Amino acid sequence: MAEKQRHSWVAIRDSIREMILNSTYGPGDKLPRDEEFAARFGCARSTVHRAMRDLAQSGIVERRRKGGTTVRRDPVTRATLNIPITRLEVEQKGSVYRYQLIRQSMQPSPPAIMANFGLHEARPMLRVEALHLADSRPYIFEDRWICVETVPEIASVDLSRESANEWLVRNRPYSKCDLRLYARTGTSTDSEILQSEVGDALFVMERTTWISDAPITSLCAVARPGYQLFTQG
Amino acid sequence: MAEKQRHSWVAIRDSIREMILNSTYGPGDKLPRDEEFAARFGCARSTVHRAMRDLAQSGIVERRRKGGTTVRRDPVTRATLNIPITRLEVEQKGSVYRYQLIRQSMQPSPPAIMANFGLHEARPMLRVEALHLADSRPYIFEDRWICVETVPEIASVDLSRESANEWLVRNRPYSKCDLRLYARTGTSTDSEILQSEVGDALFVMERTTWISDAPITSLCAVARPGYQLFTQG
DNA sequence: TACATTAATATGTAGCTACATATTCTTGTC
DNA sequence: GACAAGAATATGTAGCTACATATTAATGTA
Repeated sequence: MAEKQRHSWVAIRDSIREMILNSTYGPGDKLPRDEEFAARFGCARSTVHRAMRDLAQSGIVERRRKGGTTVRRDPVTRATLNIPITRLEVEQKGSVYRYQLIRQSMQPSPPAIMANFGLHEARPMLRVEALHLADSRPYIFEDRWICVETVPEIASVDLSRESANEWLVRNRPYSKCDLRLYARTGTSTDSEILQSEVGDALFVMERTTWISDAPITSLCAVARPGYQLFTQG
Repeated sequence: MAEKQRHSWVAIRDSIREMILNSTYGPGDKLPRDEEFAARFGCARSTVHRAMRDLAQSGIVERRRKGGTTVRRDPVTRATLNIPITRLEVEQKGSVYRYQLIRQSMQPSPPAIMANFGLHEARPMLRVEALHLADSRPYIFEDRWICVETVPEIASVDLSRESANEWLVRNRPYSKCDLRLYARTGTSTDSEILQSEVGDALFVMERTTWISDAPITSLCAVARPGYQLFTQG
């Protein structure tokens, strides 16, 4: 049945996904080669490839050279989080953003930060504690460690004017980013800085970034009570 | 200088990103056309296109047909969260998984759920409250609403044996997924179900899925104290 | 049998052409 | 000047070929 239309990679992707969903190919099964699919659908291999890449990225299948394509045994839900610069997040909500440097000092990386980076030896780092405010009320407190070997320029940045968050995002790309999210009970220290109550449930985001294996920054951001993180925009 | 090598799309992408980072092109600036870049790099337009798609996806640039490519004014950090089936998450930690159906009933969708789906009228839904356990200790409690119009087969599934989580992931693809994460202070109800203390900080994940505008399920999952969500795997 | 070398193979990438599609810009008409 | 119709243009997609790369399978030798 030489069909003429419907050769878009989106359609092909949906067809293949449909087959996986109705158990034509079950979890762990090996899918036909791209070429085989191309022949079946009457399209080019590149189109199948495009579809497959999308399926692989969304976590439905796994691809390995020579190994072929297999249906993932453990389907995952993949969600993309958009983490904007805090200033923009605040401004987008119509609030006035303000930033306040609390403390900054040079310190060798403590074990917890070394663990985040996967380092075996301590390195000199710049520790920056700062507060982001929305309408003069505390919004997010961040405790950040910056590797001065990877980012020497940070020494010449006036962090009382510009937040490390913003400077790094604007000036340092990263090739890898690890994220950890959890809830924590607020301590008295938190309540002082965030003007929250002791015992409040606080949302914590830990973020560590590298540029091709070289550590850039690792930070722990604690949000004020009521903070929510969304997917999309 | 007709360079021969270095035409991989990754290299092209890095070159362009580098230019954006060293302010050759600043935030809001329009980049040259793909073809122009291709001529400059001495590669094919398709290679530039590939590089650009990657930059667009990672949130560095924005592309619009005819409008061209512009450097995003507000760089974002994009992180992909892998949310596995709860059973697999538990088993991967080496714990024994158990699942317990607490309650299930047909109810019209309440306002909060309608809001999640963006519905204007109530629809008949199956509400399922269930508990996931790790080593016989509460792990995640989920309060789930399933749209029976979109997923009629759910009526014939024995939800005391198989979790709705697992059945849906395995049987119902979704085309859109909204996610909301936040921290909440544990109530007495939570402490009963999760065996936590009243006042504990609890991590909450709200997830809503659709298949091309048709609502599938919306759920609120509350994790036991100490739970963490990671990127990657 | 053990192990290194080689062949086979499925996916990945680079390059090309041609056409599709969505905007923006231009032009024409009132 | 306002607005609609049409031309121009940058990105998006489909198809093709050729080659690269990773990994498994086969083969040969001690």
